[in-house]
Amino acid sequence: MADADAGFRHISVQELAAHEGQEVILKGWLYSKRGSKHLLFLMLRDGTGLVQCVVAADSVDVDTWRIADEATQESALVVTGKVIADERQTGGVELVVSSLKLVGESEGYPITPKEHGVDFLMSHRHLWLRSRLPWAILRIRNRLIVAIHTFFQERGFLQMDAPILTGNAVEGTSSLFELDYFDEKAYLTQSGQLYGEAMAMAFGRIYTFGPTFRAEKSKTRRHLTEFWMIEPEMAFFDLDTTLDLAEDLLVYTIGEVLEHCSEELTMLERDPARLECVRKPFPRISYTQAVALLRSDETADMLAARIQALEEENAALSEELAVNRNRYGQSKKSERRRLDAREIAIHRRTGEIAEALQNLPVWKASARSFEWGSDFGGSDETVLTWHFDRPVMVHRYPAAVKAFYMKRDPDDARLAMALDVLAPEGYGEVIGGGERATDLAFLEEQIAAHQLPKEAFEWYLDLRRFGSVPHAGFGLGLERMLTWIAGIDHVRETIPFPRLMGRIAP
RNA sequence: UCCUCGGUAGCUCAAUGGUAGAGCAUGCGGCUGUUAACCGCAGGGUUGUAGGUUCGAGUCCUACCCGGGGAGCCA
Repeated sequence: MADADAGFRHISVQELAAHEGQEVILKGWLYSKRGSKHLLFLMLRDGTGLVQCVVAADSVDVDTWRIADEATQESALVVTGKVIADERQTGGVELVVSSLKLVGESEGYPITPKEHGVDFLMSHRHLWLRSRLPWAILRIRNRLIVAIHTFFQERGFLQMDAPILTGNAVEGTSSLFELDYFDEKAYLTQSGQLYGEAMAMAFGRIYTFGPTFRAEKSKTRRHLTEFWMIEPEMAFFDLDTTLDLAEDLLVYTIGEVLEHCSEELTMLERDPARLECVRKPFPRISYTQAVALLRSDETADMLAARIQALEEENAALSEELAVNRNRYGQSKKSERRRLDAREIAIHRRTGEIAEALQNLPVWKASARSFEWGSDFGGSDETVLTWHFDRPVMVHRYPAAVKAFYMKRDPDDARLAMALDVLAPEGYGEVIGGGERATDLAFLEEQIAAHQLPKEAFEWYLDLRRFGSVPHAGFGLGLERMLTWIAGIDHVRETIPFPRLMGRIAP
């Protein structure tokens, strides 16, 4: 590609270290600026990374100095300069600028390097994407997607695209987005699974990777109305081989993230040790065992200890706050700023603690009195995961809480051969699936029992009429998994433009 | 749908029912190695909306609007 700005091409920040000692061209945006009267430090952002560009008044022409001096946050710049090693910089190099060119002005950029609230950031998501944390998270997302495809492709799985528009409501219309399809009702897909089963009978092993829509009015840190799901479906797989696959998938993809995204994890202050312990074997417990664990003294003691630890932390923070306020009056300005920042941090943490202290006793009571037969609530899953340092796989759920197409446990007709994988640290369900029913008569009964329109499932029942085989699969929520990997507290930051209840823009 | 917390300067937050403030951002001035740079000065407000109580409301009451996260449901 010809470059109008110079006789040689521009390179990316990522490539800088390989060009040490050379004159190069960078193109990007001004992330932040510091400096004094005759020396400016421009942090340049180009999408691949950040680098400090040093502009000295006595070694550049007047125009370049003026551009550097007047450049505002997010101005687009072409920077020419020499790459030099500087161990104080995060990338190990900085650029000594020889000339600057302004490509695009930027007046009054709303997102400052300081703190912002959630609502403000969400309303400016189109610009927020340029900031460091979204950068780190979405780069991990990309790595995770590549790793998932690689994992399945290397194991002989065929990627398939399930339809996004569907005609039949599988699991109740309340959670489906309805739309008009040439005067017929249609819905946005909730799952590609039934189509995946058809493809598995044609290709053996397949996986879908596509968007999924849920119209549930859920305003929590775990819910999006539009999210991406990976759904493998395998002919001749049973519950155990499917658990093996889920385990291998998580171990492989997290290994890839650890190998390729250490810089991103560091930016997110995510301790890699939390991910390094995701190794085989994952604990596998039955639903019945999980219920016993929830109701156990062990769980009650663990939760009591958590409550006590939070109360102690709360007391310590209150004390620190009082001490800081006493010191405030006699402090210098710089010290006051530090105290202000600390006070905000303490406020935030005490808010979190207050919320946890409100929730934990409720969760404790809920776990203690959990009745066999009901499905786990969000809090029950969270409590279960606190017992393990890696994902825990729960299998054989009461059939009543699972979908109609689940195979029954041959040893206990009350149970479905279902599986859930719960991520550690309270992140909860990232995978849900199981072995599918293979018997035509059983499925017909189930469809009737669930009061589903049989006509709509005739094509699905054909899969049992013509060479029905044992098969299984599961759904992996990409954003939930990424929330866990990144160690962040809300799923909305794991997708470029999150769709949430009450928020459809930008 | 229910529960709960919140809405004060462009942003993040203070303010016993009694003169609406700070930091950042912005503008101006100072500073040749800064890492959220620092130092000084300045401008910036219909306290979400509509009522009510009161000598007096950001603060108390009622309704509504908007947002946070929790329940239900789920990945």
